[in-house]
Amino acid sequence: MEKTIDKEKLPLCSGEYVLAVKDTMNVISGKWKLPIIGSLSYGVKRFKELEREIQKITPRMLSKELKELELNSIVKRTVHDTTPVTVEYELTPSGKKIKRVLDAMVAWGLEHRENVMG
Amino acid sequence: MEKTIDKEKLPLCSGEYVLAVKDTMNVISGKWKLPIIGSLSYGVKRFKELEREIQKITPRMLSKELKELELNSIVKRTVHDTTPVTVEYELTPSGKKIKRVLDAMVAWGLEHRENVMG
DNA sequence: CTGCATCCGAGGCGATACTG
DNA sequence: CAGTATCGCCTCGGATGCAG
Repeated sequence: MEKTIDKEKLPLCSGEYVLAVKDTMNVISGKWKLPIIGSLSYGVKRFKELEREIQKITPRMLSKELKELELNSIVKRTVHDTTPVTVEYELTPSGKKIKRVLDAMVAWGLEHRENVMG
Repeated sequence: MEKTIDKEKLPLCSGEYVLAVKDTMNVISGKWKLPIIGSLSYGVKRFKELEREIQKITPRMLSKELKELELNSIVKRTVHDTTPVTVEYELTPSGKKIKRVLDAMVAWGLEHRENVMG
């Protein structure tokens, strides 16, 4: 929690709310977080599967983003002691619930596009 | 609409939804968009008022962000022909409705924090 | 007051090659 | 398979100064 985003107060309302928004932004901002969450929303995936499904992502970025998502308790990583090792990634309960935020974003985005474009 | 965010497909679902999410992300991402929207959610404001209320923002960034928000039909800019000129900014109807997205973010953020911290 | 022009550093992200 | 290491670009955002 709290990484690049600073701690200045947004003049929105009470500090708790501002923190909550920042937490959420932290989880969904960046180029690859949402694609990864989206892919994992379909079920457990291995590293290579994610790399294949999320077009154009490099192992470096996939690794980095998964690590951050794990730190923030959005993704759970499981190592299976096979040969060679296999690693599975899945959304935590919290990770799954973020879909509600995405739904709100879709709803607003569609409505806004209609308002603007006519 | 559509600026720095590229047009790759997220493997979330249909293309419309993905576009809608990108539109929304475009409006709320960056360091100052949310603070500005938050401040304007309390009513019409002038440039200098915004600069005072949003701590640490520079005129350069305020100007830049307001311009983008205006381009995306989130903010309406009104010039009053006084001396010296005064300029007022306010949220468009669409801009006001984005509060629903923020609400979803607050709800998830609080719940997530509770889950994680215990 | 309301901005725009310029310069600059930090960090996000991509490309490529390599390891256990 | 599941990552790591290194390099380098490029955009975001801060600082400062100037203009209408």
